[in-house]
Amino acid sequence: MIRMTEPSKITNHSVPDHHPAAGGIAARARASVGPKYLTGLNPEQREAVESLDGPVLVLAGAGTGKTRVLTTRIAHILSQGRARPGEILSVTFTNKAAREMKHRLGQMLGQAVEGMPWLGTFHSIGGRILRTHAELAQLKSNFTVLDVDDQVRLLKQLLQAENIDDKRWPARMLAGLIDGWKNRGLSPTQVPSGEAAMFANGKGGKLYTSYQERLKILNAADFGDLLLENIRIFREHPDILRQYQQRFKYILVDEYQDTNVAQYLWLRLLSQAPSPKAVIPGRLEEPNPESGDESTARDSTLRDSAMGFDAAHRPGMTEHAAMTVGANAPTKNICCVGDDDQSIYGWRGAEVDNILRFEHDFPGAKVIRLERNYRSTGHILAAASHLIAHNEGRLGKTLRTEDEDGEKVTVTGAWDSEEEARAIGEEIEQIQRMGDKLNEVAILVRASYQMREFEDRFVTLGLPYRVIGGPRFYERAEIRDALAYLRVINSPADDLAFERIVNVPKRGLGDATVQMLHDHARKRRIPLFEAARAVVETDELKPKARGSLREVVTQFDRWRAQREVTAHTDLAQIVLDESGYTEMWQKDRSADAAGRLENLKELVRSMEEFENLQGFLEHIALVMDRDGGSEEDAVSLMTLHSAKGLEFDNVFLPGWEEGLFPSQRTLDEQGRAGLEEERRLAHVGLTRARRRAKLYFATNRRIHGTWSTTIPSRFLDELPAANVEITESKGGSAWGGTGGYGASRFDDMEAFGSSYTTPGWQRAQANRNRGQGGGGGRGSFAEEASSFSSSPDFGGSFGSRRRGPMTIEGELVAKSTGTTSEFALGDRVFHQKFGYGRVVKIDGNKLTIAFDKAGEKKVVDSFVQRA
DNA sequence: GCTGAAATTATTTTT
DNA sequence: TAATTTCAGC
Repeated sequence: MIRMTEPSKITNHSVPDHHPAAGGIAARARASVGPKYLTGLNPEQREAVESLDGPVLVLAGAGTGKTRVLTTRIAHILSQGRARPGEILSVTFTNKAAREMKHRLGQMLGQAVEGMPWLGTFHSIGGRILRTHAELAQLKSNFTVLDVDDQVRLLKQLLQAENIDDKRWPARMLAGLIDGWKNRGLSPTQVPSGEAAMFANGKGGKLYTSYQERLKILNAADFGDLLLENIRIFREHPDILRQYQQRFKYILVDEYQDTNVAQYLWLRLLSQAPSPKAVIPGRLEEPNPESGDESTARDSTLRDSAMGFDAAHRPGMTEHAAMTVGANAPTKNICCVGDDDQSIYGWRGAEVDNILRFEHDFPGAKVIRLERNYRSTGHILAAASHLIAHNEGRLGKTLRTEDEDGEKVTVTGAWDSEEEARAIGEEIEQIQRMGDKLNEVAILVRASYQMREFEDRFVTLGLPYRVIGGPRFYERAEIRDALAYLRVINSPADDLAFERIVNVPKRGLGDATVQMLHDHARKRRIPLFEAARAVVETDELKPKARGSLREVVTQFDRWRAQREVTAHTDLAQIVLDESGYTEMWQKDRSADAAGRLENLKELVRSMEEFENLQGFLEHIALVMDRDGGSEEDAVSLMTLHSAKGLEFDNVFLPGWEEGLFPSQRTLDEQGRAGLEEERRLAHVGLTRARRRAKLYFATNRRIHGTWSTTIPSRFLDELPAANVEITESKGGSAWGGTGGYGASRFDDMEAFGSSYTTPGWQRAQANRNRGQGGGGGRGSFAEEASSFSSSPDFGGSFGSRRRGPMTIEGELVAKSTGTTSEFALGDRVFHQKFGYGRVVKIDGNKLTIAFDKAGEKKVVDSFVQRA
């Protein structure tokens, strides 16, 4: 912990000393010179940093220096003596973003920033506040944070108890509904009755209520509760709210466009000046004199009811509560940074509306636009801007750059997804030959199933890649199992954890036993663990199960005793070993078993950072994210969603086809709003690129196993012709040789509003007819494509204009070095990704291996080792 | 209680 | 298609 009692000491600014109270004047006086940290900011950034009073919205487009503004602003507040580190609330969405801010702040201030206790994610800060006041939410301060899986299992039990068919009404769906309600700040009593009735013939609301009750009994909270319970506590206990309002002199919010209603309410409560001024209950906002706009009516209703302004009529809610939250309390210094054009989490409850309505919600707000982009070249930026301009619901920004135009954005059509992957693979090799690092190459897909094709291709080529995103570290089964053991040790009442591991590894304690324990536990109102302890003393169980269960109980008792005398990391190791859990994975011969054991080690290692088991368990659910990737030079493969906030020199964007991108499902479910969100996703994708953005679409794609012909994405038609170059995929087979596309593709774009008249659609029609002749059964497109492209004649007549002699059939491309492989036919081998297999064919350094689990694959020999 | 075979169902996923 | 999940039979 650093002490920052003397703010001026921690800064580099050129004016020696100042009195905190004179900060405003001093700042103005210094404007021409300025502290060192301000130099290098452009005028808008600087304004965003220096506008300390009142609400500020910084609209920061992609690549405009958003994080820099946020961190510099904090440094500025500190150096001006406006607030001490503990008086600044700074919230992000991800741990990664929080870490990044801490890191950069540390650099700027020249030391570690443990002194910023309130810099963190919404959930970690909400969790922290909730632990402080846990008893007000009928919890103990050591409550468990449940993850989605625990949630669903709990709900499943509730559904069973209610005799609801969980086929017809899946627990997942209910979890989604409850999550949605919580995102909107709705407690069980506040859910609109219509919505509550939708699930299980009217039982939805009741289930939500009993779910909450169960959580309290289990001493657990889900992610939504971390904020929702905060809001409730703030509302019911104005004194507590006031305490926080007084503490937080400045509030900063990152990625404001991604906030949901609950987060908005939470921020709004905290951002009001701590005045106990009473207002008329029943109104969130005082009638706004100059705005009689109807558009806000709907939202006000939503917000009012979410806020609980009907609360005064309900039992248990004091009038006080309703009043302090109220309306026109002067707003404090809140600064929200975001970009409405990068709002891509609407489906998760994010309300773009929050950012669109900022000026309305925070009267007198200053809005600052950051439009100077320091990332991408002219063509890329123009393409992205033009595309996003098709959206209607936006605040409007025009990104500009002083960079050169650079290369045009390319659009390439491929016959099918396999060819798409092949073409991209080759372009990447080309980029590599030109000297670029693979670390500067990313492939961004709309849906994760698109990744497979690339992985297969890269494995064949021997091109190093890494998948970013996917299941998070703490979501992996082995980690959660291990955590469940520790949870049961830490709190014997954690039924969910107990249930998870009673029979992992297998101990012969199946459903019947667990069911029995449940009955027993419910009858006596005791936790499952205690029920188990009691049951082994009876002869209700068969001897075998009884013995196993007794062993489990004894083991846990022993571990709990050991806890007093053993370091928590050692204890964890002991538990994993003695329970047979480690052994279970050691015996497992599947490919990822080794990785799982490695993860378990990593888990134990990571416990060292915490003082004790309790502290570890409290933070693990909130803090633990994916392990930091290796430093190797490798292509990054990820979804568009997980690419937000990243940048690369070269960005490949495959799969720009109607149905896939924009996603049909989003269109069906969200209509125009969905389309706009998809378009924002496209915008995010394009703006990840610094030097090169390359778009692809395939004419044929296999969806759920069956081939279908697709048409190019409407987003392609929305790109400005001047900044885009149409190229042909190697082999040119996408067009079946009609060859008819070139510069004219976008010529008359403006003339046609409908996608049915675009060149893209017309071409697709032509292709479709052709495809039918080929007899479009299963797999036929791929076969057709490869048979075409393996014909030398074909290559000759439609050959690539951009590339040298046609290389056919990717597999053959790898020059057989002549050196014989060190492997022989029939060798048993191991591959990192595919596991164990047998060599069935050797072609130079390329091996064809029949994997036990993954089937037959072609692999470069250096990627496998003898088993 | 466990195992393999049939049935089911397919986005995106910050915490 | 393929991965997951449920179910019937041992």
